[in-house]
Amino acid sequence: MLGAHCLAGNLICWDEMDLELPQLLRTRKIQHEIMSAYDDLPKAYDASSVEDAIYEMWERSGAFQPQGDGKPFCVMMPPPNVTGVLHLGHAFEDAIMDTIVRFQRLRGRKTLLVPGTDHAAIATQAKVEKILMAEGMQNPRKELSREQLHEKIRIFAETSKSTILSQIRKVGTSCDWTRLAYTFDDARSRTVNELFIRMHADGLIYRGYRVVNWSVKGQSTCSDDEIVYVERQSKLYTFKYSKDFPITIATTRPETKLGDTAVAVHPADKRFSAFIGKTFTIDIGARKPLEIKIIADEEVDPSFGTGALGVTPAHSAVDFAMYERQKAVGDPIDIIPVIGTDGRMTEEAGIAYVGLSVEEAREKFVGWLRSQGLLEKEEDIMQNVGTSDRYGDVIEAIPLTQWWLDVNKEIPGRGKNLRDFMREAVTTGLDGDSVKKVTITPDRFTKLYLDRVEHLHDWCLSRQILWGHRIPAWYHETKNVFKDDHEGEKVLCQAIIISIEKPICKHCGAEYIQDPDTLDTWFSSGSWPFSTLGWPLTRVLFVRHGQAHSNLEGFIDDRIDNPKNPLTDTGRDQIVEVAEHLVKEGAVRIIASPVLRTKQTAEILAEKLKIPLLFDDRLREIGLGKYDGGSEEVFGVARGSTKEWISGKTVDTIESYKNLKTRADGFMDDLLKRYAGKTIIVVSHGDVISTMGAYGTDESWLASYPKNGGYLLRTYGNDGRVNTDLQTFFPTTWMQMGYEILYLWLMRMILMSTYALDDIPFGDAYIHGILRDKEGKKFSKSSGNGIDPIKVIDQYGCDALRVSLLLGVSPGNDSRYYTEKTESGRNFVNKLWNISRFILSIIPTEGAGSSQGDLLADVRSGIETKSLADQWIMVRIDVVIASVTKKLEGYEFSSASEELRDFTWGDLADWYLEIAKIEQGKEVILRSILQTILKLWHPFMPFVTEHIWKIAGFDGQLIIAEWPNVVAKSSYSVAFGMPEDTEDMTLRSFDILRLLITDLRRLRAENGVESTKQILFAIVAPDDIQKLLEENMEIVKTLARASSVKFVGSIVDDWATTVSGATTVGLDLSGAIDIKKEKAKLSKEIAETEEYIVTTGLKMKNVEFMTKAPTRVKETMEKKYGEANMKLQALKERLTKLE
RNA sequence: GGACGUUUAGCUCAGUUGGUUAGAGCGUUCGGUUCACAUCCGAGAGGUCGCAGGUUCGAAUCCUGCAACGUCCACCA
Repeated sequence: MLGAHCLAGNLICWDEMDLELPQLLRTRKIQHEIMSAYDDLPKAYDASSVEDAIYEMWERSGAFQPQGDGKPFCVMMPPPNVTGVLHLGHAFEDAIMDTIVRFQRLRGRKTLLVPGTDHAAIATQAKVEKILMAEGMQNPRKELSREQLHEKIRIFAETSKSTILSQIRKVGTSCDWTRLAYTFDDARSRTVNELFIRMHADGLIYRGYRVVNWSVKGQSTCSDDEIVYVERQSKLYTFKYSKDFPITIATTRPETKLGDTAVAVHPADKRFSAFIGKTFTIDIGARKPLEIKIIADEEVDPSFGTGALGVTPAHSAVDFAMYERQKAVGDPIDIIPVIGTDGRMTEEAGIAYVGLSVEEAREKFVGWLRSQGLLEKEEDIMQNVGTSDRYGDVIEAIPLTQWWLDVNKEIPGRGKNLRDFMREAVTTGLDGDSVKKVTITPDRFTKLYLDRVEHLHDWCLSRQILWGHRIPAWYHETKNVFKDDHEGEKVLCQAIIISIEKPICKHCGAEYIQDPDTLDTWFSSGSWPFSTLGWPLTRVLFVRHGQAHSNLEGFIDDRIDNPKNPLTDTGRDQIVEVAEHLVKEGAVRIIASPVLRTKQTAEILAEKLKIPLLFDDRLREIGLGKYDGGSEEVFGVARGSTKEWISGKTVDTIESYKNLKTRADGFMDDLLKRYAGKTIIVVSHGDVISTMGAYGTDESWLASYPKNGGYLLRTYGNDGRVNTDLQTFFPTTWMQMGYEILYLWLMRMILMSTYALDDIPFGDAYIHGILRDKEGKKFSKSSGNGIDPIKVIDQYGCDALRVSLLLGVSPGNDSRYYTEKTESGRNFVNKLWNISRFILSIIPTEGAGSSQGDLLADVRSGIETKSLADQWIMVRIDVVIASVTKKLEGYEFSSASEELRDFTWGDLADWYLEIAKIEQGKEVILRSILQTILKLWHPFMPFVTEHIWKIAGFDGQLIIAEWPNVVAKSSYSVAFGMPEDTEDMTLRSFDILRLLITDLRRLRAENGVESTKQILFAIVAPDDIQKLLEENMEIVKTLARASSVKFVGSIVDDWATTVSGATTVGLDLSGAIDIKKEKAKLSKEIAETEEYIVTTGLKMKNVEFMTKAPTRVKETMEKKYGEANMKLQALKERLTKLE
């Protein structure tokens, strides 16, 4: 198998985990031999040749599944809509999410990232209809049956889904595929139905006739959040209904005036007070003359327009509210719909208007007003018009009967309404419990969220599209029928029943028809944080019957009514006792095997617990065949061991395991479907319970076998499997989303979770900005600026894309994407590759395969470090570990990766590795550094790091390695037995060295000395610095390319110089120096330094500064001040010498 | 009409309790066939942190006002 995955050049063998030990050892040996030839590693890292294999390895090894006993860290992937393929915005989200998740996994948290997709109801249906229409259909909803159209959409969605899922893999997202979810699968349906039923039972969901947002094009309602407001030029018409009507009104929608039933004025407006309460009959062409009542309403703004408002309850949400207020005070006005769902005028609008579009009707009506001399004014105004976000047409206000969620109604038993929950969740914490608080990052969105909560209206849940969760409501005509057994007494059939299954009318033969509408897509996305974890949980208590005579006497019995085999007295006592335990479980039903002993058991329970009892044949005792009535012992021998029986070896006339399992599973399927979210008691026999108990899990569960009168509790999730996820992972830890869906999604998730589970959906909500193109435009199909993330990955590699997306972003702010960023990311990935290549060429290859554990810890605890550079890099890496850890904990991706890059490229590659070419014996340190930076980089660049990890021969998989320990600042010096401030001293000393080398390099660059030429430097330095330089002379000479460096008292006049601190460096140009230029340079530097000294000196003399500034600031300033003074002195000395 | 965001080097952006002489990437200039890397190495240039006030020993950072750009919200018919 080696060859199959041994990818040319990028040596790696993934198949180890499948190999037996001898094979493994052999493979390792070959692998090791190949890897010894590090020179063969290609100069450039080739991402495309390894990424897929690495992902496959991770997935197959189970690394994506939660592991260990760490504190759970759970993230739900925001499910992409199955309306198409992933775009860069998704890749951006995945990068953020996966970085966090990988970091936490390395830190040892029990980490779970659940992948999933969203059926995106209206968006998907709109998309498919558009495609069908492009293919020539006029009206897909008419030309296809409901089933046919549904199937077309389903196929589209499935195709899109599978593309999306493969893309999620491509971007390296480390999610647990065994928990894959879809907002429209069976499990999520159970969640949705359960929520709907509970909310309805609590009176929060109601059916009401109200003005809704209606898209004519989409032929469906939509919620307030699905409206996009567009500013448009329109006309404000001022007119009177008739010559003798006393009040002039203004409107932008004259055609709706055909449905006016009132004129509203402000109660305090004296101009109109005389008319309030009066009714005028006018004829403006509607089907019937209109009865216009003058009403007073606080909402009317007396200063706007004419100060009077024509009220059209049917076609304006504001007016509808007035209509309701009038009704509430017992002074009702009429409601007349004049626009239909087809966007055309109704019969109520009158013979002249019926069938016209609103635009046509408007023109006609305005024409009529004009001809009658009723139109007083016509002015242009700018107006916000609501349009459908999916269909793009203007949203009409139309009164319809729909399903609503009441956000203001007090929830029974909770003392609060949904808005209270939503508010508390982000402020005090739910019910004042600060643990149940959602922290929104950045914080400013909390304010926006709260503002929105205050303005929240009831949520219209029903949609007239077919792609979505069907509303679990059933209707049939209400009619009076004669009751069967009470001659002459009439009963009313129930018109509406909320139920998942089709109900049967108790009174008549008429069928119930399910509501054709579907639920708003956000109803299912709102429950995502817990629908993915299995809610609602169904608890099943499997009770084994009490002791029967057969148990006592040792015979077996599968007959239903064997009079010789009732419960014994002991058996009855057992059940009475178990009933006492079960009473607190809150079971709603008992389902039992009809066999006498279980029947009796169940009857005792039903009586004690006062809950209904049903029987189900599938719970009957295992079929005993010819052994029925015989001895238990004989049967046992005939059946053989449980294992044999399960494997199907048992023959004879005994019921097979397969058969038993089929009926047990069938029973459980039905139970979980019908009683989702409830607690049910199932009374049956030993083997049957054992088989059912294994439902939704593996067969090892078959071992569970309660004694007579004993019971077994199993908790099942919405997917019908034994569930512990909800308890372990809810509330989830972290959630992210773009700010554009803050209202749509965040609010609804909080609403649903607080309602259903009395808890927050997640602790942290991280809000990110929108990814834009180079010009700052949103990526969209219509502007044709879309970039396929997969193409980018193919070209540059996934790691390159990920870092380029994360660098330079900050929470809540938009960021721009352009390929140069990814190029730069690719360059860095390659840099890391080459750093590794270099280190691997130095460290002894024999040790590569046997690297054990945390190498950094080894170095920390006891290596004899020799050089300044060694000490410096170890101090630096500790600082970087601490800082990167802290930043990632605070979700500062950009800053963390920037710091890491600076360390890796700057400190490590440019300095330490260059020094490693000069100084010897760095194998141990280099290996530990390589291991550490691979860990630190892994969250950002998972593939290349894992790949190098393997090549370097580090233990196991990097993805589940251990994050480097953050050590206290002094631990390093302690390890070396040095004074506490060793770190600072080390950093400072190395900085001096580094600065000097840079000075030397600059000096030669400025003076045009070829970089290859070995030259002579002279240095004037204080003793301590001279000592430092002498100790590191090889480094100075090599890195500055000096043939020799000598220490002198002063520099020869005609040498070029540069001054830093107290040190002056001279370069022998053999008299070829421009004295004038040199003097000018010195003067300029003197001026700058003097200015600094003056301002800083003033600051330091300032009493207030000295008393108020923190010591840290003062110390730094004093140090700098001293250095500047030394520098100034050296500069002046040099200048005097030249003069 | 409200609210929020942005304004820092030529471009794209970091800059988390106010504290060294403000940073990065890209671009740009100069010099490099250094045996890990030209997807590279070395050295530079480039900013009065949108404007005007204020608070403070000290402001890119806090406050006030203004401007430009952007986004969201609102039932002004």
